Amino acid sequence: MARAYDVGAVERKWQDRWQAEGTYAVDNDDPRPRFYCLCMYPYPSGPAHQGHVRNYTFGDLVVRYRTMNGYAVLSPIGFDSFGLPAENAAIRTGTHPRVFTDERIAELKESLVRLGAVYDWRRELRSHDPEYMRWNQLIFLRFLEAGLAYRASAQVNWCPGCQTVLANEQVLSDGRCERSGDLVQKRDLEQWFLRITRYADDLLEALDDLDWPERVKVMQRNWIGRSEGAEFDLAVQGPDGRPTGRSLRVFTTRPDTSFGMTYAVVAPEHPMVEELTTSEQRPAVEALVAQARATSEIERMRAAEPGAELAKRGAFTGSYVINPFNDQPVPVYVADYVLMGYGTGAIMAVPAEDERDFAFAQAYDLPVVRTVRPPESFRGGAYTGEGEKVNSGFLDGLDVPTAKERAIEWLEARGIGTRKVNYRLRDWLVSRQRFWGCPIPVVYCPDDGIVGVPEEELPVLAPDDVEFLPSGQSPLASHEGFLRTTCPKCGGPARRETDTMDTFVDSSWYFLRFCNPWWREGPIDPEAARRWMPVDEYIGGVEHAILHLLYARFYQRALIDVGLLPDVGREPFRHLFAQGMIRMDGTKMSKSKGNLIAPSTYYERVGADALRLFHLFVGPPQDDVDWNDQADEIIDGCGRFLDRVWRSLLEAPVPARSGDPTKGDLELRRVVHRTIKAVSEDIERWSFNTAVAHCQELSNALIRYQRSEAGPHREVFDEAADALVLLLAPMAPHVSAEIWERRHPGGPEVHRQQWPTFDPELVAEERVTMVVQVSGKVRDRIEVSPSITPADAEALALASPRVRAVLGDRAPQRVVVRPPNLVNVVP
RNA sequence: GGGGGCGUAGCCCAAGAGGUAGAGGCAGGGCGCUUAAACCGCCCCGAGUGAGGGUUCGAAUCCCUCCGCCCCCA
Repeated sequence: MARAYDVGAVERKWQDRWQAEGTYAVDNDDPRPRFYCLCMYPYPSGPAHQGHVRNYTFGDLVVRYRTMNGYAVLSPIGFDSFGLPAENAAIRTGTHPRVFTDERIAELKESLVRLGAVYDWRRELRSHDPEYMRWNQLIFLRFLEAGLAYRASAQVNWCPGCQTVLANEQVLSDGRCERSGDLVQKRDLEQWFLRITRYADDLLEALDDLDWPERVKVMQRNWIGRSEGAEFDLAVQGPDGRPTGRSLRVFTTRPDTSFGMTYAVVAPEHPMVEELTTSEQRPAVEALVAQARATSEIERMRAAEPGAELAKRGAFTGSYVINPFNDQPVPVYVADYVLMGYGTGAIMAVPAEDERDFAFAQAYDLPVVRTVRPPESFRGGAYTGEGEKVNSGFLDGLDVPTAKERAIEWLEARGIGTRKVNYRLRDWLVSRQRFWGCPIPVVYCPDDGIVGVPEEELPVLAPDDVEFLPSGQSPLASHEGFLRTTCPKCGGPARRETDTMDTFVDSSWYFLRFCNPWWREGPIDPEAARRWMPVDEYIGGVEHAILHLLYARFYQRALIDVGLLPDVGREPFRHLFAQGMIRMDGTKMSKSKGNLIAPSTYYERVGADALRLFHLFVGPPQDDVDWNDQADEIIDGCGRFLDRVWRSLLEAPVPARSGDPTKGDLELRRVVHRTIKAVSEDIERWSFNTAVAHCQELSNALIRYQRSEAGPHREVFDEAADALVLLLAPMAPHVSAEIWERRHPGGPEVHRQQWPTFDPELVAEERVTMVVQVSGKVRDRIEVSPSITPADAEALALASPRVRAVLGDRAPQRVVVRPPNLVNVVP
């Protein structure tokens, strides 16, 4: 594409200058008011992709805009540089993950610089930097001391291909590993956990006051999944029909339905399975337990869908328990739709009011007793709605919420049970059986047990002389030199922990380290944190709506509570912006799908400014972008727009008319000031697409003005030209900087200018079109003053010949007057 | 199945708080420039807002039902 200027040269020139002059480096003692703008810690997978470009274009716009508005803007960046791809590459090619990772970082950095995104590069962080690891590990040790980190046996998702534990979200809905595609298995392993559940209520309640997109807050609420109910004991009945003295504790969110319990269910992993199972039932129960072990949790949950095949998913134990509400015995089943990790791992089953229970009852021919009267029109199995209680003894006639309360009070009064709040959220499993991660800094001593590595010995670093084998097993587990150590307490021989931390740990506090990445006394400089936190604008993909953002919120709280962070507020991110995805042919654009369109293509073709403008212009930032066949043409269009700006401001002949301004001059000035107002407001409310459109409108007006009969007035033209360049400066920084420099040689560059302000008098319209409707149909348009009174507007409307013609001899029954825009006459 | 979001010209999108459906762009067409083409410039062409109903003087906007697509949770 032929261009009006040498795009490559101009962009390189300014990128070099911003880099060399450290234009966007900001010191902690900067006297200007603070503003912390952060894009999510990127995983360095090589050169930036369009998702990155979109993210960093938005971030860079905010940084430059806030800077021009007089703020000291903290704009740091770093790299989430631990993770599986580097290790997989090591297995494939023998390259050390560090070498591989540093190469990918160099590529990503290069393409961010090429985009024109500006950062305080002095603050750059990398997860795999030993200095960052030191503090990462120290935080872990403090959490360990505080009981926030603990080790426990857990049934985990195990990917046989990756030879590691997966988090639930890394398991696809078909029970396969999101990375390798292998079928995920379940295993019992000793694992490290962080006690995020301690903060479940805090994390949930604080969402209400957070200035975040509602959809993200909804996702977090659902993820935490608070439910109120009751926990109570069911007495186990012996074979002789008498109580054995043992009891089964169940959790339910619907204690009001207790009279409808027709059976009970324990999870296959429940510790009482053994003692509940009678000898005749043993083979069936054991088969079921074995089957459940081989099935992923995800699949087990899917089996709870209505209509799913449940016939082979349960087994009768042979035992009975007594329903305390009506003293009736009900059979106890083992079924895999009950999960050990939720509630008590045992439930009372009420098929009439629970869909999963109903489906199971159908399959096993168990009775159904309604305790809520469904509406007349209700056709179906389980009824989960509101209604009058029936068949429920002392609860009969009550509504559901009241009955729920009474049932809990009844249980508590008899000491059988208690009110219980339950969460879907589980503790955060942070162990990973991988090499390329931050080692968990503990040793195992035969005498002293789990002992934290002394702080002065941190960081614990993985050895370099390791071999990466296709087995996928972490090389740490077989590295004698790493494994063998001495106990810090007794000095005896001890074994090092070989698990490394989930990479979500690294990204849970990096924004705090950015405040002062040079700080040597601890992970976080308290003064710097007070200075910069919270992050004012956090920008990233909606795909991190749940985990990363929840973990970061947890870390902020936990760090405050263990004293590593002063109380700078328990929420790390004041405002969150979740950008939409880039999709192609209806699917997400991603490396794994092989449908990436490399930004470098566009850097060469039209330049970074045009590509940035495209991302800003193509649609609302929070919406998904459909990268269809037209994307290239729109990007070219963005380049053409910048060309027009260049030509009109630098190349068009400008005769120096001066003296009194004409009507046309005033008209242009009105457009200029209206545009300044509009663009400023658009940026404030994240409406970048309309901000670009408004700039184009100004440019069009300016070009028409230049070509007008009277020709441009020197000062009027300059005002318009400068305004246009200033408004474009955060969006298309290179060309704006170049045009500004050429128009103002020797002066400070455009990004050091003040953001333009508008004159309210020029923004006000002098004439507006008033629409006159009859019964809502437009019948006339009249030019009026914006300050027209209602009475005048009405009189003018009723005097309109067209209105009179439509009205005929009908008298207006009602006249709705909304000056100065509209009058509606209703006959 | 539950929750959230989105459907406006051929396409991407505007219409901050119910009040003239069109700001901007892409594509298309015509003219000019040119030996010719590209580039560039000027001009033109455009939907009645997914469907149906409701509230209202007035609905793209609020409410209900349905259809389609996307996201989250099952």
